[in-house]
Amino acid sequence: MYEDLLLQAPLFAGMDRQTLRELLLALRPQYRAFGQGEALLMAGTPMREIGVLLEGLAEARKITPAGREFMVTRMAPGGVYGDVLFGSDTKSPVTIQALSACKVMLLGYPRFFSAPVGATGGYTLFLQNLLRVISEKYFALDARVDLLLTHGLRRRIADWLLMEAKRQGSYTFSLPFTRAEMASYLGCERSALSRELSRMAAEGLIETKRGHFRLLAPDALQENR
Amino acid sequence: MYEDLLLQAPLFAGMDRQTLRELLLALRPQYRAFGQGEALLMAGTPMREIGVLLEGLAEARKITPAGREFMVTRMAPGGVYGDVLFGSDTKSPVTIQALSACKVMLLGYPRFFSAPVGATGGYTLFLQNLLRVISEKYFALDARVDLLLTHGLRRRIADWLLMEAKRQGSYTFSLPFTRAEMASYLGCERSALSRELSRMAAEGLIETKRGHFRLLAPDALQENR
DNA sequence: TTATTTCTGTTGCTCCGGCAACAAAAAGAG
DNA sequence: CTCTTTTTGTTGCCGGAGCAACAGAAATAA
Repeated sequence: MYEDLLLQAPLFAGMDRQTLRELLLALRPQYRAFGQGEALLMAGTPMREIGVLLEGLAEARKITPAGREFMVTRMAPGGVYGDVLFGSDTKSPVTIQALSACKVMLLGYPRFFSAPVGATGGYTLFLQNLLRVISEKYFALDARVDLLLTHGLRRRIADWLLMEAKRQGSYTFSLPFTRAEMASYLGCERSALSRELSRMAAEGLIETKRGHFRLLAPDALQENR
Repeated sequence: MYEDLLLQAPLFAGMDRQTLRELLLALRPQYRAFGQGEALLMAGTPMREIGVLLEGLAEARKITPAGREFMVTRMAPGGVYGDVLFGSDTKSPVTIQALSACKVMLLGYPRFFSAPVGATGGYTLFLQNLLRVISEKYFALDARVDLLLTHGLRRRIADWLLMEAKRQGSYTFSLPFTRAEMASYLGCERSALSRELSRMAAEGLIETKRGHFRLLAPDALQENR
């Protein structure tokens, strides 16, 4: 079960059904269910396996040493967690909480590195995919650092909007976040974000309503840097 | 050659000499030399291999879309680069430049995932180490994001100093960076950093001279949050 | 529907920190 | 050694953005 989902998931991308089956046989996954609000992974816990979300929505949240709590990522079925963690003995800096009832597949750490004899093809692809997944998370963080280093709220917001437009392949796009969440991602004050977005709208650079954005003058936004 | 160095390097940690030899035989590394100032890796280039620095010092630099250039990491022999990159088809966001004449070992991408038959023990350990190296880079970035999200220059600096003290295991420590580089890491103005450090020194919280720091009242620094 | 809660926009006050400019100190070159 | 370059500390100015408070809009619950 869940084969169709997994074949689409980044960890198993590029596999055919037969390969996936063999691989899963070799990896011997465990399955677990979590009720709404339960923690798939608690901050401060080490992780000895990789989790793949099969059903439900989950959210990674982080509490800074200063005590502020904010959201890191949201995960839909197919999403992977614990991947960065499991290689090191680091404890998780985030708590992952089920926004709705969740089912997950856990791939135990020890089996990862002992190349299973029967499933070498899928195993190779799996490792490649794993590396790719981790890389993507790394570059996502890296892009965020770039944003945070960008001085001037105007430019920061502009860069961010342009990035999102590029990522979604359209100057009209939506984001599943509240203003407060956007602000915390951008490292600014919610009111400041609203203020600046309003200004940009007033100048005819963008249109925005809640999570919906339309970039009217992308070139002008570029210039602002 | 370089066996002693490699046995200490994070990628080959935990191996015995014999295992390392077998592994290297299987991975068929290439060796290259770079003169001072040459680029080991140009920004915008994809990477199809992992590089291990054998001799010399190198520095990773990044140019933000806004045009500002700043340092990302410095590497000593044993350091690894291209590791995050090689899994994805992403192009490098950084340029790595030889600060002095360098020699590197390049481990070609294709050989990574075809588990060599003769060297399975070392191969397993190698993959684990690779994951660990990547994880560490990820968490380093993550910690930096935390810093950048910390509002109030005072707290940001305090957190940073405490992190460094912890990392180096002493309240007296040194950093091989100029004030300008520290400032760009912290995402603030050099003058602002100097100003704040001066204040903290005046209040008896720290002593500092150039790259040397001594935290006199770590608990007070903690409180400042 | 109505009631309640969350989300969003707005605005004034205040001040932190960016910017610029300069002098002293240290490092490096010749 | 002297001369030059880089690094550092310092200080004044002022603008951007944090903070707080409130009202209207939208979503959710009952």
